[in-house]
Amino acid sequence: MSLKHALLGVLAARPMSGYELSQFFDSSTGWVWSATHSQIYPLLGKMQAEGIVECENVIRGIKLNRKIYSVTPSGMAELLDWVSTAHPPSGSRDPLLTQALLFDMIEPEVAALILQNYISEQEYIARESRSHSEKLAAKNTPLLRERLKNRPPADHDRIARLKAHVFEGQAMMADARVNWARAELNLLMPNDTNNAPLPTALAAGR
Amino acid sequence: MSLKHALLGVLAARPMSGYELSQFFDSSTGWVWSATHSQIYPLLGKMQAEGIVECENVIRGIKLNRKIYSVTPSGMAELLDWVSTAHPPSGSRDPLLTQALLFDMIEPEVAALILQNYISEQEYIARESRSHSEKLAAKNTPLLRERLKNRPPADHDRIARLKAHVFEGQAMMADARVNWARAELNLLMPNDTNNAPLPTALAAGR
DNA sequence: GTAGTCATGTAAACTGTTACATGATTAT
DNA sequence: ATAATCATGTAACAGTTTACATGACTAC
Repeated sequence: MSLKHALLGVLAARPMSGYELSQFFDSSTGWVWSATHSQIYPLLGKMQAEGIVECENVIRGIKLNRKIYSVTPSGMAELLDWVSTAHPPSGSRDPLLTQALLFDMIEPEVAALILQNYISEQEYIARESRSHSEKLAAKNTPLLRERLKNRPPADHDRIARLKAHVFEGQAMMADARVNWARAELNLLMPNDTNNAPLPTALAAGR
Repeated sequence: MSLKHALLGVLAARPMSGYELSQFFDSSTGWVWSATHSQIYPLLGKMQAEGIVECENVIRGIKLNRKIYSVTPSGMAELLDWVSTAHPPSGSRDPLLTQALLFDMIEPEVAALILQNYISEQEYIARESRSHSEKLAAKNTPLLRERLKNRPPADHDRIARLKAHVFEGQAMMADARVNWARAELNLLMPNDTNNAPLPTALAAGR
């Protein structure tokens, strides 16, 4: 169960409420794992019952109650064990490639619209991921600053570079999808010069 | 629900039993969508109840019964509608990137083993996908040959190129993951020349 | 005969999505 | 006052995995 370990991983940086955790995982930041609050709240309860997190109630204002969760020693052990283990690959499931496998059934113009929409989405993901990667490289995100407080200063650069590289990886995947989709557009509509850059040889010949 | 449409997509090439469909989706071929027989059999029943597939019993040997499913006109309409629609991106969930986000917590040697294992898996996927892509480009797979029987010969080349490009896309994604993982290895163990090729400038200087 | 493949299913457990539900606090 | 955000949950449904279960056919 990856969400459990993703939650532990964030809580290891600092104790947090379910609400705050939801914000990390609600795909806002271009996070590598997404989940909704309706998944997170019950799971935090289960994790508390398992003894891998503990919970402190903090009152805000007059009545509003926040539950601040933190990782227990046993939770830390579980997290380190998960991070140290090679997990078997899960079955691949790519909705767009599945759809593209049937693009020969429909009008190329319709397929082109779907691809252009997809390209926009992936370009957005690439931009967001790269932006977050740069912030991490500059040790300029709130969570990373918290994390580094418990680490020797000599390690800070290396840790920041490693975290940044994960989001660079997310950006690289989005780039790869964009490149594939552009090539697919060219295959679908070889004569439409507006869809994508021409092959260099052809463009040079003009 | 993508599996439903993936099944329709395969059945559109030719009528098939649940068993045969399972073989396509059991991740054997490096298929773009994976599913197990325990998912496929009940779903085929539901699809029949919906009227998007119909079923013919065929006896093999003396008793062994096969249920051969085929797409109904209403199923074909549903499939074309799905293929023609841009679907919203689903939340991203990358177990390895999530794990890599915490690699600074463990020994680099342990992380390196996990990455090397991952690289092997992705290289295997890339090889399989490329091999399947080449077979498709050569119109040399049983299913594609069936599919082309219902299509004008003038379109055969284009259809084959489109199908092949989807698997080339799958290979490109695997390549991107391998490239990322090699770079991650270099970040983790910058002095270990065995993990990955040296940057060209450095290698040339020897 | 016996091992491998063909062929079809069910059941339980787990994971994820969407909708419903409620109330407090803060800024305008 | 009222809208946005803070804060926590539940319920129903949809989708996936793993294990259980059965029996026929084929090649050795």
